[in-house]
Amino acid sequence: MLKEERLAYILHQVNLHNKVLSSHLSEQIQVSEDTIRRDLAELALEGKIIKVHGGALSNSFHQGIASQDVYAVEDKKTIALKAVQLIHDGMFVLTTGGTTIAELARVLPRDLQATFITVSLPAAFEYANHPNIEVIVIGDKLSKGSKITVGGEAISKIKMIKADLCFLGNNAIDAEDGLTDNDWDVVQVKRAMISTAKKVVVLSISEKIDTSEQLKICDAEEIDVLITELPPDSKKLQPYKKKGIQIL
Amino acid sequence: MLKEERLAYILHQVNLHNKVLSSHLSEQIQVSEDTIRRDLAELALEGKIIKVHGGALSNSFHQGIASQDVYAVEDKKTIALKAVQLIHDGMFVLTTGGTTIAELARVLPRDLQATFITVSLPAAFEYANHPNIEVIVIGDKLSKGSKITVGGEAISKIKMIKADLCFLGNNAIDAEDGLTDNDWDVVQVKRAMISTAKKVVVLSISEKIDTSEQLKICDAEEIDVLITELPPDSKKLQPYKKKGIQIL
DNA sequence: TTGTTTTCTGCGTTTTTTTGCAGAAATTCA
DNA sequence: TGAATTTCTGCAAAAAAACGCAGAAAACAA
Repeated sequence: MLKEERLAYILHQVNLHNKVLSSHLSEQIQVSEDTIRRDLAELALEGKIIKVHGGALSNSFHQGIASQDVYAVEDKKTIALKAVQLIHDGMFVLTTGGTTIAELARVLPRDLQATFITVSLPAAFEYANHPNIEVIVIGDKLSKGSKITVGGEAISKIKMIKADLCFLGNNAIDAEDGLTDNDWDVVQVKRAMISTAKKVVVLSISEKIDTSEQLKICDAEEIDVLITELPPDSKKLQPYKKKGIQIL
Repeated sequence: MLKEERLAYILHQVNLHNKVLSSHLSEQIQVSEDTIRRDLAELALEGKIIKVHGGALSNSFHQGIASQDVYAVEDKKTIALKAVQLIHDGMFVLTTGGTTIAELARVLPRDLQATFITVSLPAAFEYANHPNIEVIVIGDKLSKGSKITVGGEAISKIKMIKADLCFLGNNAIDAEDGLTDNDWDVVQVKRAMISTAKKVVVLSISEKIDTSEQLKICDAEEIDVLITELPPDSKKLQPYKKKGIQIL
């Protein structure tokens, strides 16, 4: 059995049973416990499982305890303030989830009258704090990690909406590889949003610029606006400007 | 049982019952009291519980939550614990929102495998903490006060589901007037849920027994089970028993 | 292909963690 | 006060993890 096979099998077992014992896996896969331990350590490093003495637990086990510190809040606020300028009264706005989007929700002007449509429960909460904003939640199966709804039902609902704007958060973006992500369901949702929105806006902290993930969402050309915390004339952003993307 | 599992179990027990005895836990988990003590000490060090002679107490006990109505929370926990008994593996469960429902979500056993369908965003969050529970969010316009989705889209989605159970929280209930509420949209959603569920369960603190609101949801006869914090043979509940409602 | 480099895996040894136990000390309660 | 219960302390055994190493396997380059 190849290493990658083994890793996939272990991850599957963890997600299936919420816990695994090193000793048990070692017997099942017929490799030494040392190897299992190294595998578990690797998966834990990638954040896919939680390694504990004697085995490992599923991530969802103590999710509540997971560090909630929002990374790079200041940068995200900078991004959010730029993004807000694109939203005008009467617009229909589609948004994904993620902390950057949550930040956007917080800095919306109080007198803005618009309709926000989202698959993200945390974002919906934030939008609900604004008296003049109408919030539409897209329903479907709830993805526990990201707290967004995913699935065919959600996608067909999204496609029925003609949105003026679409804000995509939490991305890996690269001029050549385009927009990418690492969660199958999330990719489907984002694709649906892009296909139905008049203007696609990507919010990304500079750290994620020029990075790629496994799953492709769309080409760089399909993005209309890219917002980072960097100044628009920053050198790092020029490849994207060349692709015809507006930089804010 | 892994140590981390044990810690999670203990923490769950503490939050559930607000107190635990070392001796009791030792017997339940089948480890020595010494081990329990060390576990409790560890959890206390992390600030998750309060260690006392003979066992431990919940954090929320000592942290002086004067603003919150601790009394009602206790009642709601009592109700939730009764309600949990109705849920079995493989069931499809519809729920509304409200604090009693949220409490129900918190006391669900970790190994329960069921599908919860809800219009309530806070409830969805709580369900999402349970690894074995599938959460379906019903989408539509978000009602800002109650953080539940309402509207025709939501209602037609609800009606497409054949649920085994339906839990209704936050009610005014009266033997003659039946179940009533004061929010038009919420009433529509509850009606839809009642019409599609095999068994309708009303969760209500005794304070709301024998009270009525302006808008009627359904007659008392349509309710299958009524759960309050009172003992089932309480005098206050007899009129409902006469209507054919099972009292828990 | 062949040779080189890198990665992977298992094994023996050492170190750490976990757990239960016994006896002393502390706490509780009547 | 005094008896029962609980906690603390050190200790020992068992289990798991970490470490270094060497051979095997895989990837890479010429």
